[in-house]
Amino acid sequence: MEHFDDPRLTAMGLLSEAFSGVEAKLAPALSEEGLSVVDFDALIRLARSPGRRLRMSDLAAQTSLSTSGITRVVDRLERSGLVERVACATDRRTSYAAITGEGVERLARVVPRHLDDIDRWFTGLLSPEQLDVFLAALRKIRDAVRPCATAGAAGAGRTEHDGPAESSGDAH
Amino acid sequence: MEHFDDPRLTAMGLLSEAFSGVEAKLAPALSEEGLSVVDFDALIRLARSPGRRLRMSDLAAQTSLSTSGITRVVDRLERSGLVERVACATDRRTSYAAITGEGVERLARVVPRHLDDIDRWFTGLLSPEQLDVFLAALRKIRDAVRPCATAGAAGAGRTEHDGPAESSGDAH
DNA sequence: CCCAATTAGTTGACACGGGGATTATTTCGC
DNA sequence: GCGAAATAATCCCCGTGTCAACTAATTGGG
Repeated sequence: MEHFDDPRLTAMGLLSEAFSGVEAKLAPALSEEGLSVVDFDALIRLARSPGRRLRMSDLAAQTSLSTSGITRVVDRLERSGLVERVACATDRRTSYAAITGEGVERLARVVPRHLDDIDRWFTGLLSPEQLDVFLAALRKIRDAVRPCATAGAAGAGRTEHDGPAESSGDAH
Repeated sequence: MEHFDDPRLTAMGLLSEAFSGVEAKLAPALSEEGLSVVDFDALIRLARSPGRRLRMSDLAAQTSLSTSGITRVVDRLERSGLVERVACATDRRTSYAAITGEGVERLARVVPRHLDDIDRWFTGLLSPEQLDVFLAALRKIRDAVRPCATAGAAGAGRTEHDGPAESSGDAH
């Protein structure tokens, strides 16, 4: 008599299980290089940003952490020497988080295995056509649900295309 | 010159952003009824389980929390009167978490709005065909990545079909 | 039978992240 | 220009979840 088995619940459960499951598969490889999933996410977003740096708030928006959360993440990464804070010349309130050379090296060391893992546990499981539809769907959802996850990626000259900075946000 | 913009990274970023974004959209409605996302997940899995109860470890496996994590969740839910611990007659080590009448009522009060939200921010954004492919892909990934998220759902008489208990796990 | 190994659940210490208050700086209305 | 409002980042407090250690109960090999 209860309606606790609605297909929408099933869909949501599937999404949640798939995501957290994949993430759990990816974590160990990162962890071996001393990075958490969050660390990696922050680092790679910095590495792909113009000037290899982002304002704290923009990094927060991109990683969907709170600004206080990102303060702590950058604290840790700075302590490890992978990131440094850089003062902004024109606005003394803001500081940039900039990935260091060491940070880039660390990324370079982790990425190959990480890509491999993503392929093994996610993209490689789907046929190319299936993957296309899947990603289009994700993009549709992402755009609906995170209108402003793009902070800091834009700036002069950014055009409307699916370029390198895609996952850190399309211009909108 | 750096390869930090691989399509696999993009795909993973998309998955992560979409999921966490959707979850963020769902949380407020649950929160209004005093439930966190985790609380809701635990309650609904109990509600759909045979006898409306699960062993602590099985609930942990289904929710992908650690057993110690589930201890605390059930502590909270029990304090709120939505769940109760029931001793197992045949094995004095195990205890069941059983959803109470009050718990079911609470669920019933939240679910309609919750389903609405899922539809608004997820399933409703996709065309029926797109949704089909999307869910099939999720299922494929989920099965690869969480071979044993099924604990407690099986038992005698469960057949291989996409029935009500789907998201809490297929027999495998 | 009985002791070692396994299994279920809880507990303590800790790391992590969110929310709100706080400080410093900038912007804007007037 | 100046004071009020907005914005950037940080800090404190707290809830949440993990890992490791622990307790209790069960199972299995000799």
